[in-house]
Amino acid sequence: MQSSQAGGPKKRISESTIHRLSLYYRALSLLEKENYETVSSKELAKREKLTPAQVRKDLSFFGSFGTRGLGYPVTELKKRIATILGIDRVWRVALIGVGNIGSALVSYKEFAKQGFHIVKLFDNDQRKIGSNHKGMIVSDIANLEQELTEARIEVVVVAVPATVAQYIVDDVVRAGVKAILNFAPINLRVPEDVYLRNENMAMELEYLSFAMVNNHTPKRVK
Amino acid sequence: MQSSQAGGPKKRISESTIHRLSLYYRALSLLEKENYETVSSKELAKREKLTPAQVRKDLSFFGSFGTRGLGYPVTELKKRIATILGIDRVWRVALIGVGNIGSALVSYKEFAKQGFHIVKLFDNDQRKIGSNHKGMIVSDIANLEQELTEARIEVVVVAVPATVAQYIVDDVVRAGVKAILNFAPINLRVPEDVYLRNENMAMELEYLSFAMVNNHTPKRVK
DNA sequence: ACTAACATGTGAAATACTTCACAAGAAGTA
DNA sequence: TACTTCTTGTGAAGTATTTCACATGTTAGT
Ligand SMILES: NC(=O)c1ccc[n+]([C@@H]2O[C@H](COP(=O)([O-])OP(=O)(O)OC[C@H]3O[C@@H](n4cnc5c(N)ncnc54)[C@H](O)[C@@H]3O)[C@@H](O)[C@H]2O)c1
Ligand SMILES: NC(=O)c1ccc[n+]([C@@H]2O[C@H](COP(=O)([O-])OP(=O)(O)OC[C@H]3O[C@@H](n4cnc5c(N)ncnc54)[C@H](O)[C@@H]3O)[C@@H](O)[C@H]2O)c1
Repeated sequence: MQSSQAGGPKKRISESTIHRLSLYYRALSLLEKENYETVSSKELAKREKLTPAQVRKDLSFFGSFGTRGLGYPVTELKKRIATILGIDRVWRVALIGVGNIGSALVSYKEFAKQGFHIVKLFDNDQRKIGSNHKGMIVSDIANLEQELTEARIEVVVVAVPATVAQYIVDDVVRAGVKAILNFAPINLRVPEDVYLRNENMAMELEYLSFAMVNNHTPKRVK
Repeated sequence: MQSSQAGGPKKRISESTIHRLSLYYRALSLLEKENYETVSSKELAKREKLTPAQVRKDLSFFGSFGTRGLGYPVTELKKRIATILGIDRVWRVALIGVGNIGSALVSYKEFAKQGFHIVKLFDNDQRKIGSNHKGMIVSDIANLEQELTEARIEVVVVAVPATVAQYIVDDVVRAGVKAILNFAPINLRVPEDVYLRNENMAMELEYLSFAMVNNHTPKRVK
């Protein structure tokens, strides 16, 4: 019995909760492989270094999926979370910038497994345009807006140098794309209705550095 | 006048604050290039989509670096943050797994600019061992523990398949390394005194997907 | 020297998020 | 059926984080 309504849950869901859903999803995928039929919030928590209460609270925002005394049905819960996260469908993704990181992403099979299908590649380098990457031909960035629209792209991954990222994103926005994952270390401006996430590796390294220098006590739950 | 003591600040600093320091650092680097001498919390906030109060509060945990009526001295503050984050020095980094993502990271110059010098590469693929990547010879993972110690490695980046990541990390921990950045989509077990951060790209994509499906209202500060 | 405009640094208030703690349901046993 | 054990789902309590709001200090203009 799902207590959330069609069109999304009633109350604002925190970003942390959404991120943890990703963790639960991953854990459930593993549990499924290990032939677990059910799993308790305790076990799920242990596997992702969280507290059982946190797990139950997170899930409770979206409905009640478990059985008292027994736990959650693994396969069923995994499906539910996939639906909540919107990864029970295919998202058409375009990757812009087929360089070092871009090429790595194209070869990454996990994305497709989660429904993110890279179906278009763009670059401005004449040597790369027209070349074949994993069965895809690299398109010229010159026709970006039109090609994004024609290919019905829903998600764009930006893997170009920071200096040109904003111009490209402006085009992407003009093409009506509402979701962007950005790898360039720069804060991009997008309209209110466009979702933008940044993948900032320096940030994580700097956290490690800070922690070592300051003997930081991380919040180790459980 | 720094109100924090040697050995780290008095009160626990939140992870979010540390992450925002990374943002401030990046913004200040840009401001420096644009020849700004000082910057207000307002301007800094605008550039990183935060609130001025947040900026001031974050900085105030570490001291008072600004001048009323004027703002913060750009170059000076940048240096201070570098010291706080521990990136005013060189960190000796080893990269394990010279595959798609690993190769991309080796070529990434930004890391070195922030003090993270990749000085060792490891793999278990005979075709890769001994080969040259950006002037470095790929070492055999077989001697991992010993070589990490000999090379005085302080940070390890894990870019191997998820299936082998735990074994490798166990070795890394045995070698006395206290900081690990992991790209494998798996929850690694490390002792309490080892700092571990995960780079989880699926999580960000899944957030985008969730947001689109649920019309999520992100916390857009300011 | 006075005034107006700015902008920091910080307690206190407001929000947001996490954890507690327990009523209540389910399953197994006898 | 009665009893024990397990575990969910959730208000309420407890923490943590963010934002407010203002006293205090600085600069610049006249
Ligand atoms: N390499 C990494 O490990 C890494 C890690 C984190 C972030 N990043 C960021 O990701 C981005 C790409 O990094 P990279 O190492 O892959 O660089 P890269 O130079 O290897 O790749 C950039 C690609 O973008 C293309 N490009 C440049 N200008 C373009 C334009 N105007 N239109 C279309 N394509 C254009 C280039 O031809 C190239 O193929 C950078 O912003 C970098 O800071 C890289
Ligand atoms: N490619 C991506 O864009 C991407 C994105 C996010 C996360 N990841 C994760 O990063 C990791 C690496 O991904 P990839 O795409 O680079 O894979 P890859 O197969 O290209 O590279 C893996 C490398 O690890 C080496 N390796 C395998 N077993 C090893 C062992 N026991 N000891 C030492 N080296 C070993 C392989 O020889 C190879 O060079 C994976 O866990 C993947 O899930 C990759």
